[in-house]
Amino acid sequence: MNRSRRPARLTHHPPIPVYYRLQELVLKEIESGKLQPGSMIPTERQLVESYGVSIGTVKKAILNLVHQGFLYRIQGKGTFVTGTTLRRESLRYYRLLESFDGIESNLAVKPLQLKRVPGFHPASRLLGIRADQPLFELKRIFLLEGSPVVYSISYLPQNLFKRLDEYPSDEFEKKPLYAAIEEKYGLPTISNRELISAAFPSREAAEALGIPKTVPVLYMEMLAFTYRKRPYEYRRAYCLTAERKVFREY
Amino acid sequence: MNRSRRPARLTHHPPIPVYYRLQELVLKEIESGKLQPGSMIPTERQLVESYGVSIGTVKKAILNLVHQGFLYRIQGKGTFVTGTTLRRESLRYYRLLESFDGIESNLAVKPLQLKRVPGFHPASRLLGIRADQPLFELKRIFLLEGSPVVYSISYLPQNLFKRLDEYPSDEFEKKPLYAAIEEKYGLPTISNRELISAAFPSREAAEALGIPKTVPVLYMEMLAFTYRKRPYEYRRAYCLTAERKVFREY
DNA sequence: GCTCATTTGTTCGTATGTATC
DNA sequence: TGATACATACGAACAAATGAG
Repeated sequence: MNRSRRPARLTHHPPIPVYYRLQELVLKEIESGKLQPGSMIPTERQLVESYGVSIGTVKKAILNLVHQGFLYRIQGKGTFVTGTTLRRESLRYYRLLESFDGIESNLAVKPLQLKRVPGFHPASRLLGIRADQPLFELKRIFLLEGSPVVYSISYLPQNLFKRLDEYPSDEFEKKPLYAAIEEKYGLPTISNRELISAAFPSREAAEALGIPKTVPVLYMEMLAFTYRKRPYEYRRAYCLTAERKVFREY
Repeated sequence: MNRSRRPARLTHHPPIPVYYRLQELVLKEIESGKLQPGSMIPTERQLVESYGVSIGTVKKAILNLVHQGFLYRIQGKGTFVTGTTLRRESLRYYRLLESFDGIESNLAVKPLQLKRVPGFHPASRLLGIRADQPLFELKRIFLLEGSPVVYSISYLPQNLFKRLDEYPSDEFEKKPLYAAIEEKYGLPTISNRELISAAFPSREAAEALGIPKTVPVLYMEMLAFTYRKRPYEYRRAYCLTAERKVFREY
């Protein structure tokens, strides 16, 4: 009677479909970090045997997660956990164009300073942490053909990003922040929100951008989310839009 | 099963899967307007019989179009063509919030003027029409609690929107432009692009918004697309962001 | 360059459940 | 209640891509 020895069996319990329960189960493995971005998940056959469901049901569960962007499949190889990279285009913060049919410019990043700061309003509340929890503050400049176009200040919860300040700072130049965070902490960026306004730059921003305080800039507040809409970064950025404008696509 | 006798409709022609061909076929019916937004498409059974494919293949084709947002299904009723409305949240141009956790404000629309104008650069090129084709120009003001916050100028190709100027102008107050266009011309909005910058308002915009020319505003250029990424509207808008900021979500 | 085991992709079809009107 | 339409679950058979040997 190997029936008693069978692992977590997905029995037929009407209201919630079997494929949906399997789907959520795999999703939890991803979110909890047991399945890291880029790693391969069990094959269809293995899932069929582990959970005692049919191949069709396994396919449906997996394909749903593929459609939702959590997994991708390669015929002949297997099924893998999606990292942020596959959604990159829609998640890039600064996409600068001269016009709709102009070409997109590549920005260079220069980290200025990374330090620990106390929590403050509204960052702590937006990040969903207590106001007495400390934060990392990361200041950066984004350069377009050598001249500064974006000045950005990011706040990250210290409890999520332990020892972030021991991270070699030139790594922040080589890759986007979200890529570094995904690699080091296994937190892919799933979605983000922005509040955009036109304003004059703060003194600090004007200095960093090398412009007078009388030039209007885009002031962008941003919140980045990982799995389950958990916020992990709050950012404030000042963007110079004299030559190129910020491009957004839906 | 008896595989020697094939009902030759969508025959087995390897490189392109059958479900994909069926999917494209239905999509073309939608795009050409033969299937209007909101109308019901043939049932699974009818598709099975019309095209001589299995129910599983039909399901796959239809579900793909559902995932892509072109169709929606109601169990027991049928499968229907999606209008713009179902994607509304992500396609709303002006979403104004005080802060990330503030509540979204509702804007009132006031049409100012609708007239025919000659084509011009860059509108004609962006709309994919010849420069000598005339355009409709629609100027509107968006009000927040009675005071103007957005001044917007839209350009629409006259060949796509015949007799738009005979449309009762108070209809533009009752519903968003895209809703009126979908209803009258059967063109749902599928995606859009924006270029955002910070600037001082033009004289015209400053007057319409009732602000001095020294107040920075968001200058937003927008292109709206219908099926197959066909552009149908080019818009320029000036948005006052003193109190509330433009909200974007990805 | 070829073969083979593995893995996903496609197509077929049946049976039954559930929602709608 | 019955007829209709979509949803779930099952699974077989074969095709196509991958990577190792």
